[in-house]
Amino acid sequence: MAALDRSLISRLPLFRELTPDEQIELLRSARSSRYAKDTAIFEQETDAHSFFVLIAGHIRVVRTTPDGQQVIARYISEGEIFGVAAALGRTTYPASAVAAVDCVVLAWPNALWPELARRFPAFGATTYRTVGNRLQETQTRVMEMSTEQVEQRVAHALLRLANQTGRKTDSGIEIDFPISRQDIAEMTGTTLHTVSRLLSKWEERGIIVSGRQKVTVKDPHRLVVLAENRDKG
Amino acid sequence: MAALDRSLISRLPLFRELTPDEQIELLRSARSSRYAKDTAIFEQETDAHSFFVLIAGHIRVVRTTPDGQQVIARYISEGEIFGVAAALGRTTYPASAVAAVDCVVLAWPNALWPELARRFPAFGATTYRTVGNRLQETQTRVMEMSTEQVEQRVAHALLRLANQTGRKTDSGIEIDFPISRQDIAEMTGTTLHTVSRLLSKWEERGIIVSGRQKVTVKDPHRLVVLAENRDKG
DNA sequence: GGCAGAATTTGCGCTGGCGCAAACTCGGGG
DNA sequence: CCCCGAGTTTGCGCCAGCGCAAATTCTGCC
Repeated sequence: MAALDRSLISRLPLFRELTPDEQIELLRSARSSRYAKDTAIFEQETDAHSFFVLIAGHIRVVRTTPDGQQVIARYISEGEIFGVAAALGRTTYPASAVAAVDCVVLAWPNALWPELARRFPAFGATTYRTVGNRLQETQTRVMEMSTEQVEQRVAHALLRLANQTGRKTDSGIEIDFPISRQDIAEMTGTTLHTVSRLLSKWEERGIIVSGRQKVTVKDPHRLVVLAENRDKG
Repeated sequence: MAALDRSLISRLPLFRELTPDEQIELLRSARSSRYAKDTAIFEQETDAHSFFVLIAGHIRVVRTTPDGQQVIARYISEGEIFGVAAALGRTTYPASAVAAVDCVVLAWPNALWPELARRFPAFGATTYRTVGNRLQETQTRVMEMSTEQVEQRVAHALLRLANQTGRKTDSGIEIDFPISRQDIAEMTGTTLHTVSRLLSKWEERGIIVSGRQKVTVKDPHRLVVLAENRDKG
């Protein structure tokens, strides 16, 4: 197998604090894979063998309840590390990771984590910082689900997606991977019907444009107002 | 100031992997404080100066929304580390910590974290594992809030409290700190009224006994059934 | 180019749980 | 021992949003 090229990771914040030589060394123990759209990188409850960095694409992290309902824990964007649960002491993955589009992924065996974290402290520190951020984001989500109405939650979710993965087009900020009403419902704890009704209403008002598996935010400002207003519009 | 005694921490899992000498050294940089019931150990959004270990008591971690609503992020029990956000790269506390009863707490300046984590790897590793667990717990909570009815959520919350902080008495498992209907509502994303109605119903059925700021679980098994059943009772 | 299946939209009725309000109870401080 | 205030209970009306169902519109594949 040919060695992986340093250019794969040198532009990513996660590796930026490493020297070129360190980057090369880190890559030596990595394996690169492609995943077609809608295939799983790993499955909930299975043995955690590796942790990953997303090189290209978008990944949906999904938790499934015992009775089969799904909840989207988060989306992973290019450059992010994921599947690190085992680095934090778990032996199985707490969720599944599914390619939202065709993806390229680097994988390291979990067994290497302690050694890598020791040898590349900046890499370990960045990872722990990421985990800390995710904990806070998740708690924010709990707060939103406790205190906000569905309309506000969906507005918040769209704004977050637009900020994190939005691509500026001439007609607004487009979420740059396919996302269905059902997906948005699973992110916000509601039903696809309610999401559909909300998006229709917002489209009438010119706040967004949406199509099949596609949403473009035209007027983020008004969406912010919706997200923050405590009373109805 | 007198040196802190090793017996304070030697029984705690967090420090168990350290040698007696290491424990003593770790304590050298710690400061011990008492907090009266209902006083804050730290406040949301303030500069994170320290991280903490709870030696005695119970602590409520609370996040407040911009418009003043409160959500209880979690309860901290004896022996747990808390206020570690800064160790994960944050500069301010993302939540407030309030003593649910009179508490004794050890505090370390955050500036020491990198050094301590390096010098006592087992201590660092345990902490990161704790953070990982909390991330997973929080995601589980998101899942519950997305897919379960209020009754199930409250049942789950009580079971968790009973397991984590329950004290066996002759009449059942008693949650061993004062907890109001309002508190339970803030843990489960509902109102104190609904919690009160549920507890009354459960008390009629002999599943629990409750009083002012007190809940005793008499029949955990039936509570599990309520927590898991997808249809109404 | 047409078709099958997936995604979306929309109508309608119902209900879980909230908001409001009032009464009640308990426990601690004076 | 009594009083005050915090905590709790309970009734009542209402409505946001769900469940169900059916129609409609894409879109990728054959």
